[in-house]
Amino acid sequence: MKKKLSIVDIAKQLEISTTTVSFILNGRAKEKRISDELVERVLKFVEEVGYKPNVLARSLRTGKSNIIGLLVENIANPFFANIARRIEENAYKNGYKIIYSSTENDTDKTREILRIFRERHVDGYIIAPPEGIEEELTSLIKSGAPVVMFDRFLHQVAGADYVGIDGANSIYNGMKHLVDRGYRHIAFVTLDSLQSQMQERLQGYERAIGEFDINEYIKEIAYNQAEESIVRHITSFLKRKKELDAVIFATNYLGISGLKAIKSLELRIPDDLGVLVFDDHDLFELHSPSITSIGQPLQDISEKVIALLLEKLNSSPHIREPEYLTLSTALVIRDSTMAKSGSKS
Amino acid sequence: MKKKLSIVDIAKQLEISTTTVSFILNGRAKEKRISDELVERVLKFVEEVGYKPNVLARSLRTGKSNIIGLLVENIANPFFANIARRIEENAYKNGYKIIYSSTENDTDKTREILRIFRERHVDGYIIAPPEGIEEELTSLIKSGAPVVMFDRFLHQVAGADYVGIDGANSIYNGMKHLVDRGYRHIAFVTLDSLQSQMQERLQGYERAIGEFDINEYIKEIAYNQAEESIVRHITSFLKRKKELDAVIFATNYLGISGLKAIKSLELRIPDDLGVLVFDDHDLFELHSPSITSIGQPLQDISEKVIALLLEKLNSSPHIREPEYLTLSTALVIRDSTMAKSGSKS
DNA sequence: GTTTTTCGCTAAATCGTTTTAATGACTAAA
DNA sequence: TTTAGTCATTAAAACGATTTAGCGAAAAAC
Repeated sequence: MKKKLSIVDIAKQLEISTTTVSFILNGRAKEKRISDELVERVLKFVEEVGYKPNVLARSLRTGKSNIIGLLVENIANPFFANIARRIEENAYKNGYKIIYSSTENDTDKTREILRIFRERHVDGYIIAPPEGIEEELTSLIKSGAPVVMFDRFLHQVAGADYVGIDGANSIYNGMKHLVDRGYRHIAFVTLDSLQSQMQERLQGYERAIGEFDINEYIKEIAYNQAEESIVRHITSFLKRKKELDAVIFATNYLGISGLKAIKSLELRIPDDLGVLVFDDHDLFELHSPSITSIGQPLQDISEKVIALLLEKLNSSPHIREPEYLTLSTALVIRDSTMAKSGSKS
Repeated sequence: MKKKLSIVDIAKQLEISTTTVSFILNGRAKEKRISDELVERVLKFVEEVGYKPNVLARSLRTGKSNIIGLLVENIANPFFANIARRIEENAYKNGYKIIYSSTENDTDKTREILRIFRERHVDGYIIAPPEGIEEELTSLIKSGAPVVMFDRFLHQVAGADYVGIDGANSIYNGMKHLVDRGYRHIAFVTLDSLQSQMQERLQGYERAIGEFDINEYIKEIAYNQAEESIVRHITSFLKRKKELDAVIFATNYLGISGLKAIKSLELRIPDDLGVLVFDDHDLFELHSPSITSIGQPLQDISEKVIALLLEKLNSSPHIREPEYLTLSTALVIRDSTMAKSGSKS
């Protein structure tokens, strides 16, 4: 077993000081005017014996870990899994590793995770923050940590960048689409959550309700229930509101639960009920009939998020104004909203 | 900004040595017969000032990082995302954090990730290994690292635990189900992969073919293609083999691509074609008709994996025989295999 | 010919822990 | 009274890097 060599070993073998080796390995040879001849000798030797610096020792000394903490709501949700995958890939290319956790929108759990991440000297944070975590994030930022929020925004947190989508307009456009198709009694099934992205989507719905002068039907589902329970709630809601002719679901999993509810009620889509879901999913494309949905720009979100974070990481002391990016979504029109008027679009 | 206190600060304030503090904090007070009075004084003070040891320094000294490296094929695949989520939750409860990467079944990428994980002094490895990584894993294990493989097995790797499911019998049972339903021309759509789990599933198919004395139709799809390309291949295969009356897809995403192909060909399920997919998915439950699938015991797999790893982590020097766990799956019978014989099961 | 600069490199401190080996004081056995 | 053994604690050496401050020799400036 080859016992890992240290920088001391290297220095000893070459009969020079560890300082010199360190300078050379960190590309500070020019700056420290170390002779080209020596630089080459060291590099060659290091290459030969396959020496790799001990990351822990380095981190201890420098205070940098090259690890990014990623907090998503739930890694098993395809939206977050996709984002995570792309972020990871990108971070990796830039020499950063990702350490992640699912918050489950639970403030206490999130607090705890942040504590642990901080303890591990994570260099930067990417977070889809639950409500109630404002204070911790603010203190994190004050202590100098780069923070990028995505998917939802916390107004009270100053100094964090944000990347999100335009939920209000997305839903508004969805509503417009439904109204154009002749739907009039459109329900909005959402979470009983004050998170900014959910509020925005709700606003989009309400603006449309007002503008098109139609009735409002809102069903708020409590978060963190078992799926069957969500299905039951939606089922009972749909059963109660017989006049409905369309439903918008505000998240992908509400949409999935909603489809289960609709199936159990044996309602026909789109004849009995038009369906539109926020956030796309393989399932919606394949469903019979296929489900109209609002697709988020996953790749774009991921790229922006990691770019913003890297920017901050590479220019630590100089604090720039935080950036708030709002990307737009794409309405993917499918068969589930084809009922009332023209049967072909 | 409160500058983090160190153990030295604690010791100074209490006018005792850092050694004593360290012993007390690590629960070695009894063993080192430190007086109860002092223990209490230290614990109280530490609590009061909210001192947390520096994880990096500790890791540097002890060589343990309390980080587990998780390598999955693709975190955006719901199977792996679900496993990852459960493993993370469990690891977390035991004081371990997860650092993950997607291998994309690419040997080079995996090698690189392993290098980086090793560099970071990851304490243990959980991996769904691609082919060709045997050597690296073996050397990892030789160097004393605990390794647990899951989902697929590498025979040449000695000393790693393994948790998987019984793919051969699962597929065999699926075939039996199809044959019982009256299907005779059953195709098997799989990957052109030598990975053990894919080979097992194939064996299950072939055993059934032999036993039931029916024709064999195998379509192997190359990994790492764009989805549309997979869909095209399956489409052309189905078009070519007009005599087929059922298909088994060997993975969830092959199943999804397959359903897209079937849709584009306007084949009716289950009348024109029975469908069965290995690995369950929300989509299969909701699809019209719903798709019969082979469900893996996600929770059980995750629990076993993390339990085995923790066991190894907590008993480092004494090497036990590796454990190979094979869990069984559940055939979830749905409408996509209801065609030929009895219409109600 | 002295002083100052530049050059090329290094000694030693530091990051914050854990752990080995030892210490002085006291007690019990011989 | 010496010896040996507990007791309660600690000094100091690791772990493996980075970084500050500095040193002696040669070259340049005066």
